Amino acid sequence: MGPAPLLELFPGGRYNDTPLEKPMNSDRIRVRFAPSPTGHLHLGNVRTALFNWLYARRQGGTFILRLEDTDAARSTQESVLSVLEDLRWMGLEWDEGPEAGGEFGPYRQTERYGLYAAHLNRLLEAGKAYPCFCSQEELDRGRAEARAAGRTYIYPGTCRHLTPEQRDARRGEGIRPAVRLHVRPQTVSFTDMVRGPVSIHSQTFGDWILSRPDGSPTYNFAVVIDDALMAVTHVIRGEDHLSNTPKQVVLYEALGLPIPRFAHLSMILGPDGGKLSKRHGDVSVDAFRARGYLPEAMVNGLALLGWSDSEGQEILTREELVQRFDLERINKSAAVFDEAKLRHLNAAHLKAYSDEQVEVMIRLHLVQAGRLPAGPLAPEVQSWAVSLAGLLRQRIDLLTEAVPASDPVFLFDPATMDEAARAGLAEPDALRVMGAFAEEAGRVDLRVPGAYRELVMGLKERLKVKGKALFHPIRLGVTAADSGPDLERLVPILASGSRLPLPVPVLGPAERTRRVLDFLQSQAG
RNA sequence: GUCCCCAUCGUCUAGCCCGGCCUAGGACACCGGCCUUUCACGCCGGCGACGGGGGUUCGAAUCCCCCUGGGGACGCCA
Repeated sequence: MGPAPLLELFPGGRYNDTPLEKPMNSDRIRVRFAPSPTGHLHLGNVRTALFNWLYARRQGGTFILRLEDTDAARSTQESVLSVLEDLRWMGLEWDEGPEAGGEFGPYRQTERYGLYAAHLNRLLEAGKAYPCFCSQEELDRGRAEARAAGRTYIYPGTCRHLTPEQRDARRGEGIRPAVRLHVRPQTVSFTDMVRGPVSIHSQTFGDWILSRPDGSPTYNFAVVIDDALMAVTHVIRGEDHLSNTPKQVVLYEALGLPIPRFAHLSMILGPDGGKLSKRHGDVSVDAFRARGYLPEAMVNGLALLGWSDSEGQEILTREELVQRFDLERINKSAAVFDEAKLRHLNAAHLKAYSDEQVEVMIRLHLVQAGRLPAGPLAPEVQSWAVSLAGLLRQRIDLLTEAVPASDPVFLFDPATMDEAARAGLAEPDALRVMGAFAEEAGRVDLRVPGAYRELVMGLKERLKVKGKALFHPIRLGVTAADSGPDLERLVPILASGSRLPLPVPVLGPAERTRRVLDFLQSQAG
């Protein structure tokens, strides 16, 4: 007996044009990402989303977003929004789904209950599923016994062959039944695109539950109905679903629906070798964004977790990834997430941007640190911020690091000099150099390109001091620190900054050097 | 416990399907050097792996089996 015509199942007419047996565009692939909106997306989830997205883009297919929000207790609208936001931030735009629409909707499971009910009835009528009146207590007892005997619990089939009269009698007692799929003993096989052939005996799961007494579908049931009705051609998901797959395959068969191809991605592990989770710190996408990671670095890093380019290239843009992505090059073994590598990728992607673009990216962090004014910047401040960004960009891996990296510009206090700096000040020509520098710097406009260099060369001539003996005291005077950014870049920024109205006043090079000298004097005195 | 999956440097991986080109390649991290007035960047170099045991073969990281280890799943959760 073939599947019932869809027309009968969906009297609303809404899905009538969804030919399941012969999906339109049968040559175009359709993949989906189906998170349950119970919080922020974490690394494992997004990696799955990313692989689906990459595959769709690579193959010119469709990327569907579907929300598995049937867990009323944990699903919140707030979570839905954060999931959508996280995906968008990562640049994983979906072609069909919430806020995008599509002809295979609705895209939230809670809005699809009618569909599940329709197919459930179909199975019931065909005798492929049956109501089960067993009580929770009964089942629990069975499970406990099985465990004690060291076996996997399998539903014994108590309600499988109840007569219609017996069923009516149970219903008469007010018992609402769950519905189970009638699974015949068989070896279930399918070919996983990353793992190859997988076989498992149906006796390891038995007559599993399709729907609860309250009529709500179980996960495995809803997933199959959704994937089938949405004409999903490739199910790319985490390996934790591998053992669900045989159950689903059996259901597709009972339903007479085409079975999609499966690709199970191996797990992402934490440093301790366990499945990556909150135990390993905040691994939500959101947290990485807050820590200053670029979305393209996340995309790059996640892609490298389980996939590799055939030419061995590791720094890859989103476009390059789309161009090169291939399900066949997915690694079967689990991967430990390594944040150090992600940092490296982040720094690499950061380098590809212009100073202007980097300024936009670090602005927020500098504003939050109170170092730049909020709101639109005056043109002079804006262009100053761009040169600041140019100075910082080579020195940071993460956007948030722009703040500490800008300490040499915004913070200055001779009193906090460390031992190395103090030792430097004790060097023979140090005071003489600083004194001369402070004096000259006060007379010259150091904002002018090359002015600083010229000044230093002049000092070299006049004081007959060169090399480290010359440069080191100047650095100590200008930064009150032993090391820091290149002075030829830093000095003009300090000089300009000192004339700008900034929330944290920036001191000019001359003033700074004078303060160091004053400080030394006060110490001596 | 049962079932399923996996197994190359500390980590991510290439190679494995189609055995010899592998005295196992790359990247991150780490260490050292160079560059540089300092730090960082960059460049160069170093350290460092085929889990164990049996087969098959002239030859095995690559094929087969066992063991061990790790992970996942065993729900009227998703």
